[in-house]
Amino acid sequence: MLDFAILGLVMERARHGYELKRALGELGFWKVSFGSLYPALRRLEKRGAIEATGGTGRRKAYRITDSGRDIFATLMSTDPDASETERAFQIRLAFLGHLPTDRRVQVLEGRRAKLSTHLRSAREIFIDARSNTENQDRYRLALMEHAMATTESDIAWIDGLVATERRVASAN
Amino acid sequence: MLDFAILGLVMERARHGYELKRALGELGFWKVSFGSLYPALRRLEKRGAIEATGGTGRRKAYRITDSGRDIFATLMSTDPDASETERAFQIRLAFLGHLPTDRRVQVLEGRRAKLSTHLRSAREIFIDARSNTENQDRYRLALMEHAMATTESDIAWIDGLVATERRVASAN
DNA sequence: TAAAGCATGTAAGAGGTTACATGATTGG
DNA sequence: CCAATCATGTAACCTCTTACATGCTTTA
Repeated sequence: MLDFAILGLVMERARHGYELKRALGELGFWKVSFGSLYPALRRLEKRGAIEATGGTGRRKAYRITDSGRDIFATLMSTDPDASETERAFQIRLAFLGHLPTDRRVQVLEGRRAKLSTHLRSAREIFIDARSNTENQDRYRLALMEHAMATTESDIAWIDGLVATERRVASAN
Repeated sequence: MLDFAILGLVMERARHGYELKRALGELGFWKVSFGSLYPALRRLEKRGAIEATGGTGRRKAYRITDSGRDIFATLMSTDPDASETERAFQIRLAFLGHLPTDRRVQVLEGRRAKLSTHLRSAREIFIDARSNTENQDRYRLALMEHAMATTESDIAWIDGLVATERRVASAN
């Protein structure tokens, strides 16, 4: 997960640890700690995915290697497993520009399908809960309703992204 | 976190592990695994927060103790630290009914304040990113915009909950 | 009587965090 | 020159998941 995000950022240009931390934070969904960042960098270096270039002064800037580019491409288009986190999709989306245009819609549609499935089961559980006298806690019902509304909004947003994608594709 | 959720469920009535797993899943935000659930139950038992009552057959139903009730109350009204997860708030909200009515609005307002702060900083980062030529990746901008829209919707939702809360309170 | 689902548990490990330690560089 | 921020790193630990092991109970 973290490795994936690091590779995505280092794809663009060489960066050092501290800078990566800031950049990850600015993507808005992750304030990674140094305690995971630096070990991750050494892990990636050992695997040959990135290599240190002499940075300015104390800084150790890392650049991506050809092998790293391969690893990144695989992570990017591997069909994410069932336990794919919210975050995993966000990372994919943040770096979607690195994927060939014809593959992008696939990633978006995959996410959409997952959200739809989730929404259906949430609706079932909600209807069950509402009709079950024991479960009629108003806070819990509100929580479920809000979760469903959020998921619906996420789906609509993805539909928008897909539409844009197709529009851009047909304009070329 | 898990301990907190378990206590909340066991507050209502005695439950055994398998049942807790199902109930947590039905709250909609957590599909906990047995590998964390059962150790958590033994941990809580050791601390004296819950105790096993002879369940049917193989089942080991746990009920809350007085000490467990104290621990739960503390967790419920302790001002959540900075790294409070989404999930921590969801748990608090799911069990908000266990909190005295006059404390409930505090929890909601606390969450609202956190979301507001987060939104402000997200907006700053977004404006920065948009004006920075290097960062104008359209997927990343879309991600940020959607995150902001979601946060705004969360805030509006909380406002609704607070309004309901005050209405209910003044009706008594 | 076999399959599906109920039920409890352990071991290994993934993937993070916090706290600590250290020191260079920059700005007021 | 002092404080803030930049910069890298380690050690201990926390929380949870996956995979495995075991066996009961219900139902077709």
